[in-house]
Amino acid sequence: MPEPPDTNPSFAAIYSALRDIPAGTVVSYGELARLAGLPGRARLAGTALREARGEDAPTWYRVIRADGSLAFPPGTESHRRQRKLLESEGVIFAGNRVQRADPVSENIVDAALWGPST
DNA sequence: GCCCTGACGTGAA
DNA sequence: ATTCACGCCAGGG
Repeated sequence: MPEPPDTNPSFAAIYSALRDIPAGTVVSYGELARLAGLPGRARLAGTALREARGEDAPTWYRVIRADGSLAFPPGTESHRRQRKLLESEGVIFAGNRVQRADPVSENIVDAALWGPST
């Protein structure tokens, strides 16, 4: 019997942190890793989501790159799927990037938050 | 065990 | 805004 990926404590921590991300909120891989108690291990967060089963990371789509772009290349099926899921939760896109809440900008919705805490 | 790849991030050129 | 070089470390061959 092969063991599931979440037998690794690090992976489990990442999945757990991911479940704490509220709907309509996006975090970067680095943020997710930091929330999981693994600062500097952004890449590990990516690996965890890559290896994740649907049950481990039901909200995988709320994780994006630090620069606001999606990990999947634009035009791919995965990219479109993730974008659609995010937009259905109120996340605003500007081109291929997630638009952050901007104080000086116009009527931007407050649904596009990044890090839950500071 | 060695080597390369990679759902990443940051700083410099 | 874009490209490059590094640092990081788990997986797969």
